[in-house]
Amino acid sequence: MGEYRDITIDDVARLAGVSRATAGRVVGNYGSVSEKAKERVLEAVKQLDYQPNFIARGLRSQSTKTIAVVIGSIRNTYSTALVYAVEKEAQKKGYNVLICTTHEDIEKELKHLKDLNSKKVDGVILMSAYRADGSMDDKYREFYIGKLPIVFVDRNIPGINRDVIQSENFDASYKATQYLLNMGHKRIGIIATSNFSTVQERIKGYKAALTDAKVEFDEALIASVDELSDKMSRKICHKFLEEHPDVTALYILNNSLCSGVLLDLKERQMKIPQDISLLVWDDEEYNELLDITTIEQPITEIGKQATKRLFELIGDSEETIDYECKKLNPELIIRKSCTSPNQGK
Amino acid sequence: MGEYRDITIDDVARLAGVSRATAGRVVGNYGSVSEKAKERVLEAVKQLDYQPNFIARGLRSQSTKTIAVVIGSIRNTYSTALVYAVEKEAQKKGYNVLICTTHEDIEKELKHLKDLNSKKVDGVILMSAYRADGSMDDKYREFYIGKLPIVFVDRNIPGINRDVIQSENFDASYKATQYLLNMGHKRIGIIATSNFSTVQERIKGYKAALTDAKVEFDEALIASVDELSDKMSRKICHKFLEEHPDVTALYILNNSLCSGVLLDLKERQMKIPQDISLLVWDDEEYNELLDITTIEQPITEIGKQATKRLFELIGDSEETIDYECKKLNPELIIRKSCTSPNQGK
DNA sequence: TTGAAAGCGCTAACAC
DNA sequence: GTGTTAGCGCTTTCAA
Repeated sequence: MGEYRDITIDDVARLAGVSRATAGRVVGNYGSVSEKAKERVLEAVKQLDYQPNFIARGLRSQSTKTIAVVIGSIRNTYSTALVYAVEKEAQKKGYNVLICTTHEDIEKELKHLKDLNSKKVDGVILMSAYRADGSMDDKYREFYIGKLPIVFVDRNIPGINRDVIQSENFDASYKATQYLLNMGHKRIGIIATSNFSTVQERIKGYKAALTDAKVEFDEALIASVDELSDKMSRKICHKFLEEHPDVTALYILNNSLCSGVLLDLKERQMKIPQDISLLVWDDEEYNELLDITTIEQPITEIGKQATKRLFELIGDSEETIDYECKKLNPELIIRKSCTSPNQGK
Repeated sequence: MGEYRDITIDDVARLAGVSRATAGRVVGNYGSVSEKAKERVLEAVKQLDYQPNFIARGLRSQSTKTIAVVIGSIRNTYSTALVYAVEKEAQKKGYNVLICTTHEDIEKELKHLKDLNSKKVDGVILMSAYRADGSMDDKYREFYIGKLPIVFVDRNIPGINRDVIQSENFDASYKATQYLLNMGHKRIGIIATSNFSTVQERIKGYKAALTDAKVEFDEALIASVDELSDKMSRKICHKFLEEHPDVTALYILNNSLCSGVLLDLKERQMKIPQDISLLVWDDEEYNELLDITTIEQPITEIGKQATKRLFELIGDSEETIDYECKKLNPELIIRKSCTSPNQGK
């Protein structure tokens, strides 16, 4: 291949017999140029197969036409649907999307944010790894409230006044619990993940429904799984069911935990819903196959709206835009994994 | 927030009382500086909370510390596992990863490649949308053989001499078919996707196994689904089974097609494996739950090796590295979805 | 070891 | 409508 130099706008200008500025105006599609000049530049571009250098452009115009999505993991349907929606919107605007995973580690998240600041992405969609019980150094807060446009998705951080788009977790959880209570369940076990804001809201909704139905709330019926793996959720579920054989329904707050639970139920040959009822957050492909009742979050819509909002923030140079917290309603998809607790007896 | 200017290396240099060059050397960790100067610069960095501007750095050093993954879709476990592996390796090296989806449209792929050239990513992991029967304009070939380091993954393009890391599709398909043949199946239906190189190889393996077992190959037993959706695969499967009721086993070449097939089988109340045997490429979570026998590709390993290879290409400025085509072996995971065809009668 | 100066490729400001 | 010039923030010669 030999020595090689990229074609630059200067080459184009020279060939077209115009100034670099005019060539730039044509290629970058700004300012105004005469038809004739435009034609000649375009011809030169074609002939040289000129590809504009976006880094140089970015350095000058302070925009990289790139946004980032920061998520815990990419290996679950929920995040994947989010990324899908974000990328789709981004593509419409000619933006690319950078993907950053935190493994739900807030330190990694901060490192990413710092990095993204340096890389000068134009904005960030953030599904934060922040946990409600986690202590966050005050000096870190600056990462969340800096100049870089950020839209929070799914989870929020209390005290950080920025845009949030998420599900209406409390209501949906209230209704789901009510659905179970109305069937006659009184001992409803929760399999939860770490203490994200969403999980808190869902547990609040569960509690409220219990209280309103005058069913006693039992702290012990909440099992937490810190690691989102099949192995872990299976183990926790196993232990939980050993300790609480009187539980008649399982309410799983995150689909990543579901297959582990199903594996344990399969092992102990418990049939759904005859032996135990099941209700799960988020919809996976296999939920339909297995007839599992789920709460489906409008994650694609959340991603879409978040990205649109992000572009508003990016476009507007004024810092005066008010932030807002938007809540979209999940849908309870009733299938066949829940029945009244006596049914099986 | 008022007027605002980013802190630059000049600010750091000024505060530290050294030249911009020296400050740069400390921050960028190159060249040599005295301990004393280093300390003072670091102190200044801390005090000003200086964040280096990667675009400026990139413009100068011709490296963005970013690689891209180009895939058909992000909404399936296979691609997701690939992205996971790539991002993991990239993170180790301090690289970020850009994600580009093509929706299996070769035009979009080329557009992405062009874009990535402009964005000056350091390299690309490419799961190409190229179809064996697709005509590709010769002028497009340049995108695949340019200066930009590319490692092909899963699928390859004949005639493009670049690195490829993929599964040993032929062998694995041969063995899987043999497994079915040994059980006594003679009418094995294939549900395939578009004509990617992988699909071709798998069909070749299937044919070879048939031939070796002296079972007649019937072209009509290959159903192709062009769109990777539940709806579509369900529809195609439905039609296929109507037309070929004598089929005793279904061999599905892509997991994205599986749930559609399962949905159709469920509708017609066909039990697996009593009424029909099932063997599927790629492993999904629900395959274990549903006891479906699958061919598991080492996609995480493929992603890992591809990324490592990509970094070799990036690191080496010589253009002399030989390309290679590496094939990793999938594993046949035998569960309970296949049985001999008479079993059910 | 350090500094001065050049320049990566582009766009924005200003003149004409 | 067009060209000239400056400069985005950094790294990389080159000389000292």
